[in-house]
Amino acid sequence: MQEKYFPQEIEPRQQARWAEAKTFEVEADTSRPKFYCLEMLPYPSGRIHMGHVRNYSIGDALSHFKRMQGFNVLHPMGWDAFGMPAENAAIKNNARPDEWTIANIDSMRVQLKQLGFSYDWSRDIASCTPEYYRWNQWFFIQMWRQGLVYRKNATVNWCDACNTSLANEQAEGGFCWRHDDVPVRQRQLEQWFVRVTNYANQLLDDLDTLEGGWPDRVITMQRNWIGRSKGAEVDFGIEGQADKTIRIFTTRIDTIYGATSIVLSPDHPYVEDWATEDGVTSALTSFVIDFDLQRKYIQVPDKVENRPVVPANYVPETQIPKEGVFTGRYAINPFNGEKLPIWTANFVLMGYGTGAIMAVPAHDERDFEFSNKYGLPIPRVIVANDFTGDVNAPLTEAFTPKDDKCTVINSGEWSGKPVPEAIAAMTAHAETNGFGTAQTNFKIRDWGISRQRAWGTPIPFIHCATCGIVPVPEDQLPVALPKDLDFASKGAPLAEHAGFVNVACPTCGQAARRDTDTMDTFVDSSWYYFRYVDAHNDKLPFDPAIAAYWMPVDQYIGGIEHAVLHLIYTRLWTKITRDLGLITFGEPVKKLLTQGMVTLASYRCATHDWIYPTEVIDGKCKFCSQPVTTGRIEKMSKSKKNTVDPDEMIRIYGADTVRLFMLFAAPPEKDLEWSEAGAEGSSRFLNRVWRIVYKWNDRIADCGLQIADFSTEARALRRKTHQTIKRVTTDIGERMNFNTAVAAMMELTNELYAFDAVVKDAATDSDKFAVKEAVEALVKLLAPFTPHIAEELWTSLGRDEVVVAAAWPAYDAELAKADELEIPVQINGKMVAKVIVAAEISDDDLKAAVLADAKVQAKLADKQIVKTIVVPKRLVNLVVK
RNA sequence: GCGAAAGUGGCGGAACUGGUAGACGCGCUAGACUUAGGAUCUAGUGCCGUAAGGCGUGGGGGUUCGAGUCCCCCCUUUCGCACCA
Repeated sequence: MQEKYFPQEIEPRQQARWAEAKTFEVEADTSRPKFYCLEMLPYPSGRIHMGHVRNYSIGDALSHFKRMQGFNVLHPMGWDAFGMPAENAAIKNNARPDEWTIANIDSMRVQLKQLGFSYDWSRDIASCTPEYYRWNQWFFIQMWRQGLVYRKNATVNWCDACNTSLANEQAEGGFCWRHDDVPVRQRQLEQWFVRVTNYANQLLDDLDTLEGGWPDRVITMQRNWIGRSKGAEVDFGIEGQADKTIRIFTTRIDTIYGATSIVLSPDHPYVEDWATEDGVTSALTSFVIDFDLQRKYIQVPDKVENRPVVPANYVPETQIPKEGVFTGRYAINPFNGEKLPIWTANFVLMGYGTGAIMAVPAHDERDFEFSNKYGLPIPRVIVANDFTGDVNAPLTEAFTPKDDKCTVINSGEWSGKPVPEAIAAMTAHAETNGFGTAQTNFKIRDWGISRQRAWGTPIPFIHCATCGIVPVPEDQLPVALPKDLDFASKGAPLAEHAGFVNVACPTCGQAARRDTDTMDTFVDSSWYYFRYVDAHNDKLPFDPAIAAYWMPVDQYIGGIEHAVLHLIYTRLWTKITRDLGLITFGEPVKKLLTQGMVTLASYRCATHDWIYPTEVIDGKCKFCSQPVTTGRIEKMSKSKKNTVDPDEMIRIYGADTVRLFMLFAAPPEKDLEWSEAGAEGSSRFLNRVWRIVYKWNDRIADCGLQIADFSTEARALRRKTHQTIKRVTTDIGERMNFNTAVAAMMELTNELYAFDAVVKDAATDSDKFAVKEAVEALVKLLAPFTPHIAEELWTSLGRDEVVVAAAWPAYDAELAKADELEIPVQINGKMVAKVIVAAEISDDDLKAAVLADAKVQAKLADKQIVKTIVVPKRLVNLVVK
């Protein structure tokens, strides 16, 4: 063992040792308990960033811990390798996206290996390889056979920056998920869809089973995104048109007697018909035309240097003032025969429910606002109970019933019924009389997965004039991407590649065309964790028997940004895979950890814009000595010039230090601010561990006997050792609080130094034993966090095997127990003294010891004890007057 | 606007079931060893105060023998959702 800790020399050597011994390569083994630890796979952008390092340091610590506890641990890594940046690079640098991507993967793999993560690299997968994406195609065809994918002409979200359509999840809030400054616009396109709505109920209901294992935040976001609402559809007659009805959707059929108008979406087919009927001069017609114009105006961004930008006067759709116009027609309320004006208004969405609503201004804020603006009939209260105003007087605001205990009034034969009962009875009434039906609606839509891009999985279908849409026969999979696509072309490169497009129909043999869309890249990440369990299978995406052993994932770790995107798709894909008969469970992930961001303080100089924290000296810019704006904490990003390169940190401090700091500086789910001084602290700790082991190494080498006669200090050290094992075990295993686990190991190290200072050169055999026990435990406890130094120290302690495969230390509860306790004494809840007593003291003896204490006696001088509260072994509180 | 989470030293953060607030680390102060040290070791470090003592977990109230922790009101920050009938 050398005197100085030199991570740059140790780390590559230990990494080579693990690789040679295939320490982290695993096989399914039903005789052993398994643990599947999964971290979100990276997009191969070219460089690992600190966010990755944090994500993978957490997963790696947990994997090591479980492995040392005896689990058969599957810990894989791969590459989410299809997507836009590769195509952009291809266009810009005239490169090939496959070469660009593979080169990036190769350099990022080197970076991950330098960090020493315990991946089973034999299972490395990249989604852009035909060996992987052929199974996307296979799944797609199976799903088509089950009726789970279909084609339709639909209004889809379109991003002008990506030049492709997007799924609803990728266009949340009206902006592209990749370009938060690019509003999506709507286009009509023929597209492939996955029938998510078939699974909407399951996706929602199964969230209950995830509670406890998944963060509440994620569960809530998914619930809101799926957005189930139960209600009824009701047909309103149209005056003078006996053959037509208007179907509305409502969740509050109990308020139907309060309806004062019917409002249709401007996109509703009736509105279009009536607008045409009425002719160009009518108010309705011009409203509809204006509505279309307005929509086009708001949603088509300007372009600057070919990049779309938001116009300064852009108004998000949700903030447009409510506007409407009377259509000149009247509807008939089927419950009471009442005549209601039919309006059309910009706030009614054609895409949700039936595109038509009944307006109940008395009980709906939005309806109230709209009715008030246009002087529609005076609202009437029809749900009451906790309503305190006069039910006959005009309302000044909508009254939203607080709970289901309210009663319906002013509603004919239904009056007097509690709301839930009224809803059931009135829905049934509508059903029996043929003018309505119970209906559940969801916000979640079918997943549009066609992309008009070339760097993705080709959709394995052929369009034949005679046979229609024909799947590519499975023995001809994969449908491979051509290598010679022209990415510089303005259109879709796949559609322009004659060799790819022109094909004989598999059914009739006539000339036909391949589908030229590719799949959304979220398909790749929807099932990659299944592929890891059997990464080289060329008969199926995976062997069901092997998946039955490894799956589901025990712990998944990744960023919160995937709460409704990736994490809904994986749940959906698992349910589909189950229904295809490959597996028997419906949820892929038992426990989910959403780790916080890595942030860094940003500084801004008036002349030099964003500057790195290291370029700030005493609050002034290094280049011009002007004072900088106070640092804000922001997510690391290149544009803010506040990134930290992991490679550089590894070069300076070593991988172990970087990993340790990532785990020590904050609990995993919170944001973590990178700090160079903090990293130095972690480095200092590892140096301290190294030095104390070095100092005792020779002395404890030949110490094998357990000695009975321990000094007070040696007993204290042993106690600390066993307490630390206990704490680290629960901190990792039960709480996933790596930061406090590290703190505990630091305390043990401090205790070793204190012991060393007392014993100096005069160590007895029992002292050596206590130190050996402490050092061996410390090295093992360190292994999940800083495996390289742990290995090196383990070897120096005379061990041949790798420490990362050694058994996790056990603690002795007896030895961990304190033999003396310091008990705080309170008088009326205020701390006045501390007494030191034997650990096994009885409550009565403790009380006596407290009363005998001089300080306590002084405080009690002229007071009377009214009550004594003894919390066994923790505290005594005397209530006096 | 609606919903959720969080506010603890100069800083990152501990305090797990209502029971010694500030573990551990950074920073800072003093000392030791050193030719020197941005190395290392030792001691100190919530605030006010020479001290005794007092005050302290965003602010205000409450429950309790006892509140960072539970309840109510307010403030601030962050994050989701924002016409879903």
